Amino acid sequence: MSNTAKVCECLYVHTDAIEQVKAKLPEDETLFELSDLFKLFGDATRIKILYLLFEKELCVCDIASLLNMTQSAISHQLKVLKNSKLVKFRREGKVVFYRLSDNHVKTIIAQGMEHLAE
Amino acid sequence: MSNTAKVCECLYVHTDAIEQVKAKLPEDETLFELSDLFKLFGDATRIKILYLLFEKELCVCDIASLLNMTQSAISHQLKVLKNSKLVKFRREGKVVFYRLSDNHVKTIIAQGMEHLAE
DNA sequence: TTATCATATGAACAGCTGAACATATGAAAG
DNA sequence: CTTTCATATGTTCAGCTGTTCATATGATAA
Repeated sequence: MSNTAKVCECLYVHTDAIEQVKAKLPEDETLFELSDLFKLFGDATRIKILYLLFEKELCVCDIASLLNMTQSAISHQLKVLKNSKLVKFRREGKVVFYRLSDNHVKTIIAQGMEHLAE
Repeated sequence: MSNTAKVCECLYVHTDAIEQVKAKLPEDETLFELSDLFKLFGDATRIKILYLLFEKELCVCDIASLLNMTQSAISHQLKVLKNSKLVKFRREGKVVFYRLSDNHVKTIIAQGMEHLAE
């Protein structure tokens, strides 16, 4: 159907089987959303922040001091996590407390940990 | 214990609670391994490759033609996935067939998809 | 009001990443 | 042997990412 010209002659090309595989591939937009989601977990700082929030809500300064990092660096990362709906926040005077949005975060990280444990 | 000097005075800092949070944070090495794992899923091309392999083993050329990408690009990515033990391969003459190493890949991606579906 | 504290934000920059291109390797066929 | 086909690899480079630094915002206290 597509570029039949300069394509190899592997077993599966141009067979019905390959069409099946193709059909099961989600739409590009979905796959980009998916990779964007995993990209969020693909940074050690963000993973650490999320891990800390497993236990309880924390303010920016707490996180920064726990991770021995700049307040600015943490704030920037929290913005990313906030924009991606992975964390929510609550203002109390000068202090802003962050918490996990839902349990999916825990589940996804747990799944990753399980993979490592083999 | 650590830098008590220039730290904010948020609720949780310097309490027992914060020590608990700290204690539950895995070791740095583990967290780096974890973020490295998720980094693999943080690219649309790699996600697509893995998704294709859900169905059956495929040769490099098949993948390249299915994704409309260069053989070189796919080969480079397969190398990454191979080094990370996410895929295995089998040689048959000139052709090299790749397949998923185990079911964790499926599970992790499925978990991500579930998160999107909300 | 002004000062201070916690957080957010903008700019800059180094380091990483993924694709393109050219080329090399390795196996089978002639 | 040589040729051809499938795959691998090295190099280059543009684009992205995460941190730092400086500064701004926003809330409370004096």
